[in-house]
Amino acid sequence: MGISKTQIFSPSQNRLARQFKALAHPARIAILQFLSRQEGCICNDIVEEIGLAQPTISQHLKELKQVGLIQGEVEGKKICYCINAEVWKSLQDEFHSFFETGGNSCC
Amino acid sequence: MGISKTQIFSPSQNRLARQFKALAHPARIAILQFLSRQEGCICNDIVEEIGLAQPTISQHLKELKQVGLIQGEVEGKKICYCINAEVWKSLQDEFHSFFETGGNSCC
DNA sequence: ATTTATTATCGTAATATTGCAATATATAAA
DNA sequence: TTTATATATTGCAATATTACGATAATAAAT
Repeated sequence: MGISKTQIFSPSQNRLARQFKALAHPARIAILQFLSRQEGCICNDIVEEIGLAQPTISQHLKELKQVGLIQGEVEGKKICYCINAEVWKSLQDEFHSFFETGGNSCC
Repeated sequence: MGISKTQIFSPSQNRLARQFKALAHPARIAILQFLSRQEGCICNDIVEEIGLAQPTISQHLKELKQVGLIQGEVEGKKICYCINAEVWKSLQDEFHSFFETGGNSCC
């Protein structure tokens, strides 16, 4: 992102930005939509569905994990990635309140 | 962002990601919140409120303009930046439907 | 124990973002 | 017309992101 002067913003502003950033890539949108459709959750299914190299997908999964939107469960040598419904809901709530609170303007 | 293979994703996925990205920086969150509070809309007010250099703010305003979230109206030698309520609402709707449609998972 | 399959990590190239100083542009005021 | 003020643009340094090949790590199967 280049350096970002996080210290001059409120924790809430930084948190919101971080959450939006987690969704700011089409691959991560696609991954979440795929998991939501429940057509598969195994890492390899995701790799095949999205069409990016396995290490790239692994990196995107890591970013989604870092904001808590998904979690991985080991199933033998495979890993099932699942959406964390509570985090999903809490993002939805935070985004909703951001949009509800704002949007007014002068002209 | 580094190169992004936009061509392998759907227009809707790319659009969603682009919209999320517009909000993926605390300065842009702060700008939108400031405009929403209607304490000021003049570019210089924003610069003073946020506490980043004028060229930096100008750049962030440009990004918000590019997704249509704000628009600038010339007032003499000043410029009043206003939130575009329709675009605001349409983002809200798109995000809402993204979260409503998704969030299910296997485990 | 070796092989195979699955996922993660490392290293790196290409590109994008962030931030600012310097400068250009534009408009109003003197 | 000159000056002052407000905003945009340019150029650049520092850092982050995206993508992938190579490789490591893990666990099942042989």
